This record gives sequence, C-alpha cells and structure tokens, in this order.
Amino acid sequence: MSLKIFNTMSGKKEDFVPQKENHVGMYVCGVTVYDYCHVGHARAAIVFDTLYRYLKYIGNEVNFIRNFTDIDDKIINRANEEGVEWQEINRKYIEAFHEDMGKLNIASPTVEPKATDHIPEMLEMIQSLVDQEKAYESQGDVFYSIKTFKDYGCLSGKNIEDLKSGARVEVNEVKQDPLDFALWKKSKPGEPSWESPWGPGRPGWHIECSAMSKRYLGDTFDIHGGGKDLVFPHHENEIAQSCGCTGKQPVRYWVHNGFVNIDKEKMSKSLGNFFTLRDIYKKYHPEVLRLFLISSQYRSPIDFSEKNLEDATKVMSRFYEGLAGANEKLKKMDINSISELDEKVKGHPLTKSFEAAMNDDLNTAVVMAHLNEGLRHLNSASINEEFAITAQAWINSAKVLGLFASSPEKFEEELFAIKSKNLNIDVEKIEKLIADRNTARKSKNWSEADRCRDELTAIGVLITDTPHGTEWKIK
RNA sequence: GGCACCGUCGCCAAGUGGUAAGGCCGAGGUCUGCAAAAUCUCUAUCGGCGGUUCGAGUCCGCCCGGUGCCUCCA
Repeated sequence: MSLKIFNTMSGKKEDFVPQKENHVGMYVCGVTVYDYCHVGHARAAIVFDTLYRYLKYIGNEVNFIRNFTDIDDKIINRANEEGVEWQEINRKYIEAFHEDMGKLNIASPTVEPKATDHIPEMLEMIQSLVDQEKAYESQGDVFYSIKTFKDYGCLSGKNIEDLKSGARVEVNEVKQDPLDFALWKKSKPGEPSWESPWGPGRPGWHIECSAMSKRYLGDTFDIHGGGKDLVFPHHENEIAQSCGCTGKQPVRYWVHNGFVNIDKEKMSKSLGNFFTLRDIYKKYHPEVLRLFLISSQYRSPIDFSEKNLEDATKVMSRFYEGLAGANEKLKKMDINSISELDEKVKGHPLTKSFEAAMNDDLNTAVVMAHLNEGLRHLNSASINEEFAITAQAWINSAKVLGLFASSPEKFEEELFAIKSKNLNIDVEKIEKLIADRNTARKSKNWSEADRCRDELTAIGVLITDTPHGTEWKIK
C-alpha cells in the first residue's frame, strides 16, 4: 500500500511515485507578506506541513521549498500608507509569519526563498520566452503570449474561448490578447525597480514561482502545492511559463487545499470575513486550531466557527490527558526491555490504519477516528507490553500530524493562560474555596462542600478530586 | 453566462456498489459522599424524484438548495 494523492491536473487520485526514488521535490506557494496571516493561510501551511511530515515518515528525503512574495502592488501600497520602505513591510510580516505559523508547529521548509532574491533567474526565463517569441515587450511591460501555448487551461479545465467570453476579462490595449499576462511590469516613478533589458521594472506575480522552483528543484519536480484559489490563473500561468521555457511540464503532481469558510462563504481579505491567527490565539490554543484544521480532509471546505474550535479544544484536552495518563503508565514499566519495540510499533494495527488513511490522499479525518479509538484503548489498558506498543503507535501517529508539540503540563498551562485572560480568574479566591470545601469534606459536611463547589462552578471552575488532591481547571 | 464542487445523526465529519467510522451534545450504567475525569451501553438509511443493478449514500438523469473559480487571494 502506498501513498495516493489527488492530482488537480488529472482530477484523480494517483499513486505517488517520486521522480527519483525516496527523494521528493516539493514547492508550495507561500504568502504575500503585506499583512498578518489568517486562518486560510494556516490551513494551507498545515496541509503541506502534514504532507511534508508524512512524506518523510514513509522514508523520503524531501526538498521542500516555500516562497515569500515580497514585491507586489499590495506591499508597495502598504509601504506608502505607512510611510515606510517596502522592505520594512516585508521584514515585519515575514517575522510575524514565522511567529504565527511556528505556534502551529509548522516545520521549516528546506528553503524559504524570497522573490526579490531571484530577479536574475526570472529575467533569464523572461528573456528565454522573448527569444522564443512566446513573450513580447509592450510599452516597457513584458507579456506572455497565451496563444503560443496550446495547452493553456489544462490545469484548471478552462478553455480559452470560454475565458474570452467571460465577462471579467480585462480590456487592455497594451496586450495583444486580453488573456496575456505580465511577466515583467514597468515601474512607475518612485516604485521599487530592477534593471532589465526592457527597462526598469519588477516581476509579474507568476514568474517568481516558476523561476524559484526551477532554481531549487529543477525543470520538473514532484509536487507543487497551494490553495485551490491559485489553480487559475497563478498555477496555470506557471505551467505556461515553465513549459514555454523548458518544453517540459514543470510539475508531476499538483496538490490544492480547500478553503476555510465563514458561514459557508470563503474567508478572504476582500470579503473582510477573515480572522487573523493572532486574534484567534487570544481565545484558542494554536494546537487546537491545528487539530481543527486537520479534522477534515484537506480538499474539503471547512467551516470556521467558535463552536468548532470549542469542540476541538475538548478533543485536544482529552488527547493530552490521555497522553499524560499514558506517560504515567509507561514510566512504571521498563520499555527498553521490550524486544524489537520499533518493529512491533510499525506492525501495530493502529500504525497500519494510520498509514492506510494517510495513504488515501491524506485522509486526516479518518486518522482522527483511529486516534480516538486508540485513546479509548489506552485509557482502559492495563500496564503491559501491548499497552506500551499501542501507546507508542498512538503517539507516533499523532506526531506525524504535527500534534503533541507540547507536553500535557505545558498545554494545560497554556490553555489556562488563555482562558483565564478571557475570564478574569481570581486564583486566590479559587484556592480558598477549594480549601474550604476540603475542610468541610473532612468533617463530612457535604452541604457546605457542595456550596463551595457550586460557587466555583458559578465562576467557571471545574474541580476534580484525585488521589493526589483536588485539581481544578477552567471550564 | 462558462467551468467545477458540495448537500450524510441536533452540530462537526469519514464512507473502493454489498448493507452508515469518529468527535461534540444528549440518555442510562460503573466509579465517586455527591461530582468531575475515565469507562461501558444507546442514538441517522444518507436534499427530492426517477433510472441502472441481485444490491446505491456510493453510478446515470432531472429537480431543489449551497459554494468556488473565471479579478488580487491559501
């Protein structure tokens, strides 16, 4: 059984076979750094982070490239609005990206190239296209001539005639054909610019990904990923550029993640219905967000709501409590005495079903079902070798999904910090009530004990009597 | 208008044509002074109507409802 992945190009799940055995080249479109990331960005990052982790898990060496678009109209506008240099905007939001995504336990790609560090590679490609008469200069801009590429539309399933008859194709007299797109844009006075054979300007959006993927992964590489919204025109144009240049299809598997919706509607900047990660972290733990985002298969739309995050919080807490319990039991036994532990973990049914689900186009929703069942087994298991193997299989699977980045104690603390900030928690008062209750309990004054607990419940505190004493947390 | 996609329990969410995973919520049992946590048990015939088939949530057609792309967008 091996990995199958849905290829947008064919519209089917295909067996994933890398070009070079056990080596995978993967390029994922990153973000344009002019603002803070929202949940949609997080989903894309998590999906491909999960794919990255899984590819490694099944024995591949992965060369993973994720770019930053650091020159574009929106960046220039933002810089003008704030009265700072455009580089300052980039610096600020790249740093924010790393901070916000880091909290989601997104692993670092092999390389995170920036567009502006690769202008020469882009100019080289543009020149090649111009030389082959697949691109033309017009008033300082350079456009790709769509009619020179007969397969245009192959990825998105569009045909040129349909696009032309569509109402939203812009009319532009500098283009030979309305569908032609910019490879190089002449700069206006005062804008950042680079020298080129066609005068000072800056790259069009699409060329950077073609140039950088070629630079780091070669003319043809295995996986190119991004959000569904990039299929057209971005990735379609990349194909046109790369094929035009090298005569080869650049990508073997096109992988696209579905959107995050708000009330069934796509979360997007232009609709203004987006939540930044920073805002969400004020109310919910980042790992909870990750769990929520992998609880659906990556191609399905996923509806973002507070209710869903609250559900995810419960699940994540249960997972960490399960982990704490498992760790405690594991401590009581000598794991090293188990012969061939790794082999037994690999052959465990939980590992097998994890792999089967992941192999089926990364069906993380099914993995969650298996993890829940695994947890139920662990919670009721007695301490023995079988338990240790199951526990190990369970933890390993969760980690490939990027979960359990923290420890149960730390997670609990962080959750507490988030909740208490939103609730105005008075720890002294709580501890006093718990002490009073325990005093009452000792003298079997149950009504007084219950009164204390009712008061705690009223302020949102949940208490649990354990052999080690009374524990409490915020509901 | 063109091209795609989606509609499964109150909510979230899986489901190679062979008889509906899992989670949240809810009900009941065990545990507990009572709770909580844990654990056990219970809770859907798949938007509608036709068709293909021995058999359909799963294929085909039509209808209803919703979304996306066609413009920057993860």
